[in-house]
Amino acid sequence: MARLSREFYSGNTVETAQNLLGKVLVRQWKGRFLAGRITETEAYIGRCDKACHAYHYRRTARTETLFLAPGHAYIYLIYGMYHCLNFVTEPEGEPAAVLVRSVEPVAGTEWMQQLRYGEKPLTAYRLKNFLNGPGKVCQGFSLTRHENGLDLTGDTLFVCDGPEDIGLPAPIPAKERLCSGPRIGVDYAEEARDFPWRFWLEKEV
DNA sequence: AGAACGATCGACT
DNA sequence: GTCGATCGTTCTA
Repeated sequence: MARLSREFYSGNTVETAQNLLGKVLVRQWKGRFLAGRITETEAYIGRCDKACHAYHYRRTARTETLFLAPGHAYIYLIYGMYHCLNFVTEPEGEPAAVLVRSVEPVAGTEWMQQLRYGEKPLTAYRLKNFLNGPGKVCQGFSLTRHENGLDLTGDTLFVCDGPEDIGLPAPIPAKERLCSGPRIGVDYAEEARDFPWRFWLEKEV
């Protein structure tokens, strides 16, 4: 199964965050594929970024994952009830990662809906807000800190170029524009709050 | 041991 | 737009 290699994750984090847009996140779960197209990301770089958990190479039990080789999953609990999925980037020892903020469903949609909403009815509001947030992505893909440290070159969680790579029809290409702006929820991070390290795809009119 | 806080979400006004 | 939920992580002592 074609998937992005460790080299893909090993370079500059800001570039990798942009390169991940449009790629497909795949999770093998209970013998099924859950998949979604990545549409929003953020870059975090320990070397120079006060918003990064591993700012200035800070090592704690939690940030150990960020010091792994590129191409591992960094998943942590936030606000006591949600999780955030990141991909470790840069050469090993440079703590940095790309946060996955939003995806569009590609495969396993009904299972992801079950994981998100259980038996609650699918309203228009819920469909519109299905996987458009980091906590929602983790809920829909059944990712918790139990999956922290997973190797993205393995079989259970990985990223590929497109739906074709998991045996699905190629999508009809849509006109989309790459946008960037400040990251969400990092107002405490002094000068780093303004870094334009959030990237997303926007449909062209 | 205790306190403060957070890379969020959904309910509600 | 506001606000509470909820608990692991981190820091202070």
